[in-house]
Amino acid sequence: MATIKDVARVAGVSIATVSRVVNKGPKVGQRTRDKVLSVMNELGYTPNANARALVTQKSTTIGLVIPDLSDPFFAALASGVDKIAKDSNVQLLISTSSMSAESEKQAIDLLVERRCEAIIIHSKLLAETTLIELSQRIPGLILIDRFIESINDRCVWLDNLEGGRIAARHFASLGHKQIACINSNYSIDDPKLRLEGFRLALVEQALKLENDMVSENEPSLKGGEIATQKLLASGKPFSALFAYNDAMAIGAISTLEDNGFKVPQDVSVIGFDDVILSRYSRPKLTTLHYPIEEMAQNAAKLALSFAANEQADVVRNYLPRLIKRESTA
Amino acid sequence: MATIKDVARVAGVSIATVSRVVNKGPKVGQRTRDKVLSVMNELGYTPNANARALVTQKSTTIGLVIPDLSDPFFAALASGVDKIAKDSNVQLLISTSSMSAESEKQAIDLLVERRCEAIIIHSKLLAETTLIELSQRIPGLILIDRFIESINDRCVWLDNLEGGRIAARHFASLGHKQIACINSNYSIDDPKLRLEGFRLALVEQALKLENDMVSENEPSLKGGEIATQKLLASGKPFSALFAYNDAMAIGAISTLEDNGFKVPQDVSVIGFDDVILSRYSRPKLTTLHYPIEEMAQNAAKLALSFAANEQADVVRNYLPRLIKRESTA
DNA sequence: AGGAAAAGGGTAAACGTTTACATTTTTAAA
DNA sequence: TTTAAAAATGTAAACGTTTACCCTTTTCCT
Repeated sequence: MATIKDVARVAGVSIATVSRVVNKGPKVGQRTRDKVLSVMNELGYTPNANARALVTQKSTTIGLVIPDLSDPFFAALASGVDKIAKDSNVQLLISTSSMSAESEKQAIDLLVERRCEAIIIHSKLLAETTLIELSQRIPGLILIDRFIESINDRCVWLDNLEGGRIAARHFASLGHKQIACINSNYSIDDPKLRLEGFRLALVEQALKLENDMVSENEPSLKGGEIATQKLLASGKPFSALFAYNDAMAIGAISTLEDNGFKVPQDVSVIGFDDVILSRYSRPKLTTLHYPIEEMAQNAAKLALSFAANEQADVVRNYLPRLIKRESTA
Repeated sequence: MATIKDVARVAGVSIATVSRVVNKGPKVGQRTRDKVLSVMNELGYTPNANARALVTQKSTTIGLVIPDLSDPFFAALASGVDKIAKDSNVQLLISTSSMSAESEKQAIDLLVERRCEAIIIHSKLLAETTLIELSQRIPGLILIDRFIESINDRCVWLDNLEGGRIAARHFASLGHKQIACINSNYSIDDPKLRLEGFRLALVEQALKLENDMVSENEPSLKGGEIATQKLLASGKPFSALFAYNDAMAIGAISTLEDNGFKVPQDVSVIGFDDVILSRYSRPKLTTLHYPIEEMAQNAAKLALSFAANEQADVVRNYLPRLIKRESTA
C-alpha cells in the first residue's frame, strides 16, 4: 500500500509537502497541490491512521464496552454513542464483555491499548474500587447505567428506584388492590432497586405487595412466562402486574391470555425499558421509558469533553417516564 | 502515560527486553522478567496499539459498515461479526453510513485508513463498479447481503427470490386462493426479488397475484399498517398476505384485527427476516428466517481468511427457511 | 580447566506520519 | 535593479513499538 513517501517521490516533492496537502494545511502552492493530489489519486494513497495516531497522540476513536451487541437495548446504546462520535469525527470501537468481571476488565484494557480518546463503559460486574481506580487513570472514562457516589460526575444513570415508584403510583391511580410483580433473578442492583421503589410507593398508597406475589426468573420472554405461571399456580388472584422489563411483560401477557385472562381487562401489565418490542406487542405495552439512546449520547458527549479536559454540561441523572399504551386499565 | 522506555529505564533493562516480556517472548530470564513485570505494574504501563500496528503492519481490527446500529437486524449482523472477531483476537470497528452512496464510500474509507485487517460491508447504494474496484484494492473486503456476479467469491448473500417462492408455496399448500402482498417501497433489489419469486411460484401453482393486491409502503410497522389499510380499502377479499418483513407483517396483523379479521383464521400472514419481534408478537409470526448472524459470522471468517491470503471454505449463498408459527393456517 | 553451546540481553533500524524550524523562491515595494 | 517581506518548500526529529543481528554471560561436557 502506497505511503506518503511514495507519493512524495513520484510527485517530486518532500513528504512534508504531501502531508500538508493531505491535511489541507496552508502554505502550499496551487500548482504543487494539484500535482500531489493527482499522484495521490494515481497511487491510490490512503493515509495510515495508526501512524497518524502515534505522532499526534490522538486516536480519533471512542471506545464502548457492552455485554452484547445483539440485544436491542445495547444496540440502541451503541447507536447513541455512534451518533455523537460521528458529530465529533471520531470512530466507534466496540468491545464486548461476557458476563464476568474479568472479561469486562479485559474489554476495557483493549480500548486503553488503542488509546481511545474517550471510553464509555456499561459494567455491572466490575468492583467499584476497580472502576474508581480506572476513572482516575483515564480522564475520558464514563460509566453508563451505573452509579458510584464518589465518581458521580463520571456516571450517567437511570433512577431505577423511582421507576418502581412510578409503576406503583400508576397502579394505585387505576384503583388496583391485588398487586404482583415478576422480577429478574440476576444479582445486580437494578431488580432490587425497581422492586424496592415499587414496594415503597405501594406502602405510601396504603397498599402492599405480598411476599408470595413476587416471582423471579430470567429477564426474558421465557422467564416472564415461567414467572407468571408460578404466580398463577399460587392461586392468589391479582389484577396488576409489574414486570422487570418489556420482554418479561410480553411473556407474562402471553401466559395470562393463554390462561383465560384478558389484558388489560382482567390484569393490567406494566413493563420496563420501552424497547421496540413494546410498540409491536398486542396489546401495546404500557411501560417505563428508559431513554438509553439519549443517555448514551450524553455519556459520549461527557466522555469526549472530559477527555478534552473540559466538562460538558449535560444531564447525567435520568428518570424513567411512564408511557401509557394499552396494557393497563 | 508510561511508555516502554519508561519501563526500561526504571527496570534498568533495554526496551527490547521489555518488549519481550510484554509479548511473552523467549530469551528473558525469570529474574528480569519478574523485575520488568513489577515495574510495568507500578507504572501502569499499557502497550500502545497504534505504535504496534505501525511496526507490525497488523491492526488487529475488523471493520464493519452498516447503515444503522439501532436496527435489530444490523445489530445481529454486528454481533455475528463480533463473535468471530473475538475468536480471532481482533477488535470491531464500526462505521455507520447514512442512506447515500457518498456516505457509504466515506464509511469505507475510514476503515481503510485504519488499515483494518478485514472489512465487511453492507452496501445497498454504492455502484457495482465502485465495489468491484474496491474489492480489488482491498484483499480482505467482503460484501454482505449483496450479490455481484464478477466478485461472487467476495459475497455472502441471501436468495431473496427463493424466499418469495417459499412463501408462495406455503400459501398454496395451505389451500389459499386469494392472495395479497405488502412490499417495501425502497428502490433496492430485495423487494423486487422477493415479489418476483413470490409471483413466479404462484404461477407454478396455477395461482396468481392480482396487480391491485400488491401494496407498497415503508418497511416498518406503520408502513405495514398503511399498506394493509389500502389493501382493505380496495374491497377485494384476500385470505393470505405476504409481507416484505416482520415489522410490516406485525403492522398488518394489527390493522387486520382492528378491522375484525382474525389471524390466522380469516387471513394468514407471513413475514420475512425472523427478527426477535416475530417471536414476541401475538399470534407468533410465521416468517422466513434470515440467518443474518450466521451469515455475518461467515462473512467475517471469509474476510479474515482472504486478508490472510487463504480462502476459508464457508457457505456464502443462503436460503431463507420457513419458520411456521401461528400466523398462517 | 578449557571450551563450545545455549541462554540472556542489548543496539539500532524501521514502520508512516506530523511539525518546528530552516531554507529557498516569489512577490512587490522602493 | 535591489531588497525586504511573504510564500512555498524542505530537513529532520519524534511518536512507541518490534525485531534482526550482535555481544556477553552461563551452563555443562570432556
